[in-house]
Amino acid sequence: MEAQGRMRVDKIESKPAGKDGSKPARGHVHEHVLHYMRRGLMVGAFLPGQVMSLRKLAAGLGTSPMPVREVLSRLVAANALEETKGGSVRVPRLSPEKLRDLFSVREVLEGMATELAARKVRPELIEELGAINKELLTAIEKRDILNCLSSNQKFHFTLYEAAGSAVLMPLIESLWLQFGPTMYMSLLIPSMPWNASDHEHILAALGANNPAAARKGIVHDIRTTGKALLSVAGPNGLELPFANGPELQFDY
Amino acid sequence: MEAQGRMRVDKIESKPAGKDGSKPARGHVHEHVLHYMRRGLMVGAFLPGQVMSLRKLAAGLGTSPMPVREVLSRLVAANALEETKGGSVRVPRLSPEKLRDLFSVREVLEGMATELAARKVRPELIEELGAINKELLTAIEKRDILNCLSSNQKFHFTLYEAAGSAVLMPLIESLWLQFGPTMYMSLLIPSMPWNASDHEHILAALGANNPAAARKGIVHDIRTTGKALLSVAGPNGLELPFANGPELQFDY
DNA sequence: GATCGATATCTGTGATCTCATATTGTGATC
DNA sequence: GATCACAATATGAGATCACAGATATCGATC
Repeated sequence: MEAQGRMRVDKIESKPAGKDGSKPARGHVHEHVLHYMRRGLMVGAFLPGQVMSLRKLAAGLGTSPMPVREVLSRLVAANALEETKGGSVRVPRLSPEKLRDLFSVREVLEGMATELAARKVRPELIEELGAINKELLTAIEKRDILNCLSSNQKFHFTLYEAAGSAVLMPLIESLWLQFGPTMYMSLLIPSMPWNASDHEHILAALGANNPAAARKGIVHDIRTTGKALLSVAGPNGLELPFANGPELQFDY
Repeated sequence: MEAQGRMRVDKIESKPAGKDGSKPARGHVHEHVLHYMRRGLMVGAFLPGQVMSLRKLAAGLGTSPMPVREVLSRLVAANALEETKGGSVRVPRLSPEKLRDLFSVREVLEGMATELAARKVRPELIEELGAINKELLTAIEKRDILNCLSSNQKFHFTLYEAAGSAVLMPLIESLWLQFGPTMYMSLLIPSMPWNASDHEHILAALGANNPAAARKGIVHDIRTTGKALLSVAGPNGLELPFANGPELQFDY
């Protein structure tokens, strides 16, 4: 009865031969896909308005549509993606109102996380944040958009992580996933101001054991970013003349 | 529409049909399952610590495991469920710390939503909230736990909905899904104080066009509920002597 | 009688298949 | 030449299957 169940093995071996060829990892496929998608959203690989095809994504990642379905489902639940009437999912195009909403909530939530973190600050945290900020500064100097985003995110998230709230973190992550794609596009605009002065103030406040000041610093950082994003966002969300390519990218 | 959810026997034959006039509804199965699960979590059909079996749930709902997988996946993403080491999912058992966290964030988020709603309050909203509160009062008088929860939830969510923030709502819903099961269990405890005086204050504040007072009212309401929940929660989360039945319920 | 090991069952995961529908492309008609 | 209709295609949804790991069960041995 299990005689014909054998051909399945051959198919599995022939499948991943598409690219790297070494990823049979059982039970970790959807995890891989999830990381890919999250990073893709944060890093600008997916543009606002872009529709994600289940089969194309799966083919590009060298797996079946199934793990992709699960991941997309989760991202929709986290409001990082939205579903069209046809059931497809796409990267949301943020209206100015929603962008404003998003950043208002960011101020509150991340302000809270910062204050909590500041209350239980330890020297190691300040040290770590200082190192990350150094990376950010060099990335800014080099105009390295990818590392700017990456370092900035790392700074914020290590700070929030120090708050030690298992409730706060997922909510904040959800927010970041929502404005991630738009954030990336905004950095492509030359007029976008980039500096990390707020981060310095936050570090100083942490060192001075002043939670309120740390919160003020984060709120100011967020508000500044929000204003900059809004200034370049059109009525239908951020639109770049060269951002009309709906092609999926798989190499990043 | 729930007429066919009972016939566990007929569900096997339900594949080709759609003639029995119930719900073969294409593309809405997972939606149905989602509503079922959400309501189940809020209404106490699922107990903290209970593990959800994919196949059993699917069988109980008369569908294939597929839609259930998608729904569970989303609920895990919303932190309403957590996954065990084996990949199964279960209703989280909230530790006192997490419960405290949860309610701190509730105060901030729902306080914000309340203030926003109060700023753009219209007479219809006050009227609607008043009617809902009446339902709640009668439910309290009757000691009708189910309607207490339902009316209370309706009160809060119509209020927050009036804030008009597409960002805030999903976050608040996520929080409610997280403490929903624990909330239900807490109401089973006789010493649980139940009154809607805060709601009255909120209504008054809304009528007086006083957003700050409305926020104070909601925060007090949340804080009171949180304290009550914590007072009955053991070190391993809320534990009731009669709540050890891991049996799945499908009829509610 | 208790403990350890082998087996049988149950679990989620990933792949494949079918189908209804949405989308698109093409052609014919006005 | 534009528009509408029809067909070809593509897409997601749901069901089913096959596999691997975890769990529980039962038997044998000490």
